[in-house]
Amino acid sequence: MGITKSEHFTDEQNELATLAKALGHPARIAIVQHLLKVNSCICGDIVNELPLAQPTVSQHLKELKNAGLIKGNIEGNAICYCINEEGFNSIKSFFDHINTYLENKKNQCC
Amino acid sequence: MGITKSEHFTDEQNELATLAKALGHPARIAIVQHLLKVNSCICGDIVNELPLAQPTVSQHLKELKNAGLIKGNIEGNAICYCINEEGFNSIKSFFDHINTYLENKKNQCC
DNA sequence: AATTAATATCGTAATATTGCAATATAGATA
DNA sequence: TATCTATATTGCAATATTACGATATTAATT
Repeated sequence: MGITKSEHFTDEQNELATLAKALGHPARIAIVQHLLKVNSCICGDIVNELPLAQPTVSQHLKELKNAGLIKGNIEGNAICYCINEEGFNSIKSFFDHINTYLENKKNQCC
Repeated sequence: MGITKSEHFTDEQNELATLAKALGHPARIAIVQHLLKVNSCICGDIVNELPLAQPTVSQHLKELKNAGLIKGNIEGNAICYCINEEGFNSIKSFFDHINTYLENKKNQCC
C-alpha cells in the first residue's frame, strides 16, 4: 500500500528509520559528503555539484533538514547549509551498538 | 519521476544510499535490532515479533538480504537469519568519518 | 503418498518518491 | 522601483514502495 505502519513500531525504530531513509538516496549522500568536505556551508554550490535541477536539489535539502541531518542559515538572499550534529548523534549509538556486536564476532547463523 | 539517476553518482554514493535505504523502514530496523538481541538466527520468530503479515516480513527480509545487511541459512524447512558483517562494515567508514568530523566541532554555518 | 510447517513469490491496490518546468518569494543591487 | 540573484513551492508524470491475500515451494512428519 506504500503506507508504513509506523504506529506499530517504537519511537526509536521510527526515528532511526527516518534518519536512514533520509540518507537513502545518492544525491543526499553526495550533499552530506560535500558538506563534510567544504565544512562551512554553501547552497548554490550544492546545486552546481549535483547532476540535478535546482528544484530537485532544493527538495533533497529539505528532506535532509526535516530529518535533522543538516541545518540552513539565511545569509542575505542566499542560504548556507551545514551538517547538523544532532541528527547524526541519534544514529551514532545504533551503529556503536552494531560495531561492538560485530567486534565480539557473535554473528553466526544457526 | 520516482526514478533515481544512479548513473550520475559515484559507486560509493550509490552503495551507501542502498544500505541506508534498506535501513529506512521501521520494520527493517526492528529486524536488525532483533537479530542483534537474539544473536543466532530465527525466522518465524521474526514474523511473530513484527506487527506485519508473513509475506510482508518475507519481503523486508529479502531487501535486507539484497543490501547485504543480513544473511540466511537453510535449516531443514526453516531459514535462519543473522547479521551480515559485510554490509555494516561498508557503512562504518562513512560514519567514522562523520564522527571524527563532529568531534572536531568544525560544523558551523557561515 | 498425504499432510503439516516454514518460507517465498505473485498479483494488485494504495500510497510515496523522484524529477523537473513553471512559478513564487525574498533579499540585493542598480 | 525595477531588476537580478538565490532559493522555495506548486503541480504533475513516471516510477517505486508498502502491504497482504492467494498461491507456490520445499522439507519434515505421519
